[in-house]
Amino acid sequence: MANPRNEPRDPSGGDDFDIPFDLPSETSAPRPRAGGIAARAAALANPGGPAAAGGVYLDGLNPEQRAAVEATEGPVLVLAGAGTGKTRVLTTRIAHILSLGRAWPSQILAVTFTNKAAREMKERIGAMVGEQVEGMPWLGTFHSIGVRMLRKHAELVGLRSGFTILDTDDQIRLLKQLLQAEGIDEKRWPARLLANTIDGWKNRGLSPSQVPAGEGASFANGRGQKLYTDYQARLKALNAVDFGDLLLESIRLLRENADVLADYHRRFRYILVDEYQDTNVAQYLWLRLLAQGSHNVCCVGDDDQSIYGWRGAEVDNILRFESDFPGATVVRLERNYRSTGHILGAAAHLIAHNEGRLGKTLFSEGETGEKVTVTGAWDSQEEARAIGEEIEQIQRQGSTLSQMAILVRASFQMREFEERFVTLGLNYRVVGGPRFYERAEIRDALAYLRVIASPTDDLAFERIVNVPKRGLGDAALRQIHDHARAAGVPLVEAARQLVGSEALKPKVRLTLRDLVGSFDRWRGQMTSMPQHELAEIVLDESGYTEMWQKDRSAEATGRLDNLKELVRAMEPFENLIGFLEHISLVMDTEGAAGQDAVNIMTLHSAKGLEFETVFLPGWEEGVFPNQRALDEQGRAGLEEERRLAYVGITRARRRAKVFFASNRRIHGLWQSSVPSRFLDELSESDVEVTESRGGSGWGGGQSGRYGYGPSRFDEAQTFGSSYSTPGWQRAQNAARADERGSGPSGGGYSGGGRAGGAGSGFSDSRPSRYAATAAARGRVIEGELVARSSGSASSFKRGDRVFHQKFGYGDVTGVEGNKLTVQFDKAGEKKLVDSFVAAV
DNA sequence: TTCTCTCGAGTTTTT
DNA sequence: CTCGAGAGAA
Repeated sequence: MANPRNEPRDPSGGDDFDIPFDLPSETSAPRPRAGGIAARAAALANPGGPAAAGGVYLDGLNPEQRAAVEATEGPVLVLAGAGTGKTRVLTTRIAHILSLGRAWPSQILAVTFTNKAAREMKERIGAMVGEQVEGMPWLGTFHSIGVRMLRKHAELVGLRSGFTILDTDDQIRLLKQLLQAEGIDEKRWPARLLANTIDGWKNRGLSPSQVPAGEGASFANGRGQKLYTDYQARLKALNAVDFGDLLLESIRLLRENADVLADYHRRFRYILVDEYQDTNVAQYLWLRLLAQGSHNVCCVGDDDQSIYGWRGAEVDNILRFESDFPGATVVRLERNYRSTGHILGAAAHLIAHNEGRLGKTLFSEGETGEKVTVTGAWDSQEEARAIGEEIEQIQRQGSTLSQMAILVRASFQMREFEERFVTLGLNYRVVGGPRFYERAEIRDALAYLRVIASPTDDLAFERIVNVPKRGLGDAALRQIHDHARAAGVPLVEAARQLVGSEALKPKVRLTLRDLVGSFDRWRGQMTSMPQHELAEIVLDESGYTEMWQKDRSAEATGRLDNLKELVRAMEPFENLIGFLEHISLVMDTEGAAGQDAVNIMTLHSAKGLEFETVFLPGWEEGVFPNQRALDEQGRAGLEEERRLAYVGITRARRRAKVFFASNRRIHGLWQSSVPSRFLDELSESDVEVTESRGGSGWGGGQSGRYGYGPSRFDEAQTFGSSYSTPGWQRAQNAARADERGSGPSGGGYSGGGRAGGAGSGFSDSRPSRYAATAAARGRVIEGELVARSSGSASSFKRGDRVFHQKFGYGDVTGVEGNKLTVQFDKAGEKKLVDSFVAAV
C-alpha cells in the first residue's frame, strides 16, 4: 500500500502482516489516522491540545526515570528496584517515542511475560497517547508475538498456518503415547518428567540435535534425545506446537530466513522488554536476533526480583546485558515510592546477603513508618490464628481487607488460613491457583469445539470420546487408533470409516455413529450461528452439561458456572476459529475482584503487586527457604529463596509482618522447625520482635543453627495453645482429638501470659537438648551448611524412652529411617520424625 | 468398561 | 494427611 509519507512509514497499513485469526480488538483496530505525525508534533508543541496528555507526560518523572525515558537510542538497561516506577518508565518511554514521531506504533516491539502485564501496559499507554495504542500490534507476551510470527510464516518452519497450540495437558498425553510406543516404564520415567526435561531444553533454545549428549542420555537410559526428536516429529505431523516451540520455532524462522529477519529488523525500530530478569535463554536469543536491527533495545528489570530460575529464567541475562549490548546505557531506579523506611531497610539488609547481584540501594523519602514485625507462634495453627487477629484489628483501624495480603511460600500453607478465616467469617480470596482454561471442564468443552473446528485434532478427540462416559473406552479407542494408523487418516475420519464397517461391536458402533453424526451436525451449524450459541448446543447435546448436573460432588456447581462463563467469554469473538486461536494464549482468570477480602497467595504470584499490609508466615528453615530449593540448587537456590523473601517484604507499603511457627505438620507428621535464617538477615534496627502469645520460657525445641550460627530467634518461640479451643475444624479425626487432650495446653488463645515471653531467650542461647540429633542430619553444600536431609537413619531404636514437646513422654515402638512410631503415655501412638523427640 | 482400592509422592508458574 | 494415578475386581 502506498504511503504518501517518506519517513517513517507505517508498515502495518495494509501490509501482509495481518493475519486471519486476530483478536477482534486487533482486527477492528483503527489504523493510525492520516496526519498522525503532525498531530503528535502538535501535541508536543501544544500541551493544551487534544493529545495533551502526551505533552506533560515527562513532568512527573524523577531525573533517573526521565533519563531512562529519554535515552531512546541504543541499548538501554533500566535497573528498576521494587516500587521505583518501572512500568511508568516503560509506558512513558513508548509514549515519548511516539510523540517524537520516531516510530509508528506498529514499529515498536514491546514484550512482557504475562497477558496481564501486556494489558496493563496497553491501558497505560492508551491513557497517555490515546487511540494510537490500538496501532500497537506488537505489544504482547513473548509467546503471543511468537505465534504471530509463526502464523505468518508457518510454512517456512514446516507448519500450516492453522496449527494448534498444545497446552501442558495435551503435551503430556502425547508424551505418554510415545513412552508407551517405546515400551518405556512410565512409572520409572513419568511423562511429566519428560515434559519438564523437554521444556527445559526448549527454554535453553536447544533443538533435539543440539541437546548435549550427556543430558539426552539422562532420561530413560539414554533415550531422552530420541524421545525429544520423536516428539517434535509427532507435533509436526499433528500440525501442532507446544509453548516452547512458539519461541524455538520463531528463532529457527529468523535464523534460517534472512529475508524474514531483515523484514523484522526494518519493522522494529524500538524494542522494549519488561521483567528482563525473567527471560530464559530462548527468549534472550530471540530478542538478540531482533535487536540486531536497530539496536534500540531497552530492557527493564530487577535482578533482585529474579524468582523464576527454576523454570529457566537466567538472571545471567540481566547481569550480562552490558557485555551483550556494548555501549549500553544503564539507568538505576532506586527511589522507592511504595514502602516506608523500615520496610525498605529490612529488605535491603536481607538482599545484601546475596552475592551475584548488580547492586542497588533503594531509598525512600517518605516516612520511616512502623518497624517490620517478627512474631513466633507455637505452631501453624496459632500462626493462622494470630494473623487472623491482626487482620481484624487492622480492619477495625479502618483498613479494608483488600489492602492486606498473606504471602506464603507454598500453597499447602494456605489451607490453614482458609480454615481459620472460614471460622472467623473473614472474607478471603485465594489469588492464583488453576487458571480458568486449565480447568478440566473448560478443557473438555474446548476439546469438543476443537474437534468441530478442526476434524484433524486427534488430541482433542481423544480427550472427549468418552467424556461423558458413553461406553467408548480403551478398547474402542485402540480400534480407532489402529484403523487411523492403517488408513493414514485422523481419528475422527477413522471413526467415521469404522462406523460404516462391521469391525466394531454393535453397541460401540451405534454410540460412535451418534458421536460422529453429532460432530458433523455441529460442524454444519458452525457457520450458521454465533459460536457461543453453538457451544451451548454442543455442551447440551453431548450430554456434557448433564454429566455435571448429575454429579453431586461439591465442585460440580462451580464447574457448571465455569462452563457458563466460558460461553459468555466466547461472545465477543468473530467466530469459533478466532476464539480458539486466542484461548490458549490469552485466556486468564481475571477473577471478579468483587467484595472486600483478604488476599492469600504465593510469593511468586505476588510479584508486581503491592499492599498496605503484608503478612509473611512460615519463615522457617525447610519451608522458607524451601528445603528442596536448597537440596537441588545449593547456593543458587538459597539466593533465589532470598530474592523471594525480598519480593515479599517489598510488596508492603506500610506494614510488613513476618511470622514463624515452631511446629508444623508436614505430610501428616508433626515437625518442629527452626526459625528461618532470613529472619536474622533483617536489620535489627528495622525489626520489632512482637512475641505474640505468652511464652513459657521453654525456649525453642531445636536451637542451634545447624552450622550457620546462633539466631536471635532461636528461643523466641512461645506457647499459645491452639489445642484447647472449641473444635473449629470440621470433621476432626481421632488423632487430632488426642492431641487436644494431651497438649501442653495454655488454656485458650490469649493464654500463657506475656511474662518472660518476648526476647527472654534472646541473649542466652542455651545449647539445645536436641542439638545432637539435629546435627547428625546436617548437610553441607559448597562448604556451607545450607541443607538438611530428612532421609537419614535414626539414632533411636525400639524401646527408647523419649520426650516430645507436645505429646509428653513415650516409648519408641518402631523405627523406619528417621521416622519413629512412638507410644506416648498420654497421647497414644504417633508417627513422627525423630528430630523432634529427645531421648530421656 | 467402570468402579474401587492401594500406592506413592508431596515448591514455586506462564505461556 | 490428602490427592491423583494406575492396577485389579465387578
